[in-house]
Amino acid sequence: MKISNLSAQSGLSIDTLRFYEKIGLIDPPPRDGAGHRDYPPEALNWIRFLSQLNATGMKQADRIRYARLRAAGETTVPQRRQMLEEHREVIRAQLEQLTDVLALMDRKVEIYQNLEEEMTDV
Amino acid sequence: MKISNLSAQSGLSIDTLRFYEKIGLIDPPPRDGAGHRDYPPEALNWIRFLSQLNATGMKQADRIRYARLRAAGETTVPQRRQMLEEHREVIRAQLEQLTDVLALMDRKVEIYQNLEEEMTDV
DNA sequence: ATAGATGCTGGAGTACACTCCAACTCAAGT
DNA sequence: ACTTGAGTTGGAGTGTACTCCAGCATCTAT
Repeated sequence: MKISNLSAQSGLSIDTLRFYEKIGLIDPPPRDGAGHRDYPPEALNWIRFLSQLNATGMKQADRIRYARLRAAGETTVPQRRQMLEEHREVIRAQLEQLTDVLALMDRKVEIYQNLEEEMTDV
Repeated sequence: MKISNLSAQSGLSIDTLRFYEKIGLIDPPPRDGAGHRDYPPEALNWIRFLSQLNATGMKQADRIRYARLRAAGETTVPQRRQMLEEHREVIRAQLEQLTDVLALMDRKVEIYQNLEEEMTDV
């Protein structure tokens, strides 16, 4: 899989893919005859998982740490599990806050709707 | 209310409070005899609301826009309502993604637990 | 009246996560 | 042979949101 294809599939820009490789988030893929990156299909799953960690607020440094543990093999499974458990709690906290703020938005929108009705003499 | 107090109550640093004033997120408060900021109690509510918008991913530029609309008085209620409705959709999308990733974390943690049990011959 | 705490300003610096660029190589089509 | 399009490198630049600092003023307690 070429970098343009992986970019399209993953939603990350080509520059970001090379950047992720540089900082150790993605394994350097094999190269084809022209020296171009030729990603194995599994790369996509990993990149999607990274994007999910990113979207849920895991920091680059922690994702790099996770990637290194993963690259180190199955002896790091306990550490990886711990990272995921910790991140799970972060996500739970975010869910709670988002739920609260969503309810607040609902209340505010309603208040504004009532105000608008008064202003237009409905 | 002095800036150190507001900082403690709001969770924002003193520098951040002054920065928010500089970029137009917070109204410049009156000053006491020494030229120190003396915030009205309502400032805290507004700052907490700003923090909630921030925590749910609203950009600085949009928060500034909202703050300006708010400062412009009740004629801007419709625009403010629209902003909140749009942000509400952003929050809903985030909630969905967080829920998905939380489920993924649960699955992964479980997989790792099973792996660990196998490795330790439980 | 002196020390320490708290606050002030303007401006520089930082952290994070990309994003862009110049200058180049390579393969394929006409 | 030559253009086109995709890919390469190393390094510089960007946007967002703070965060820190020097140098100074003022209040409070001893």
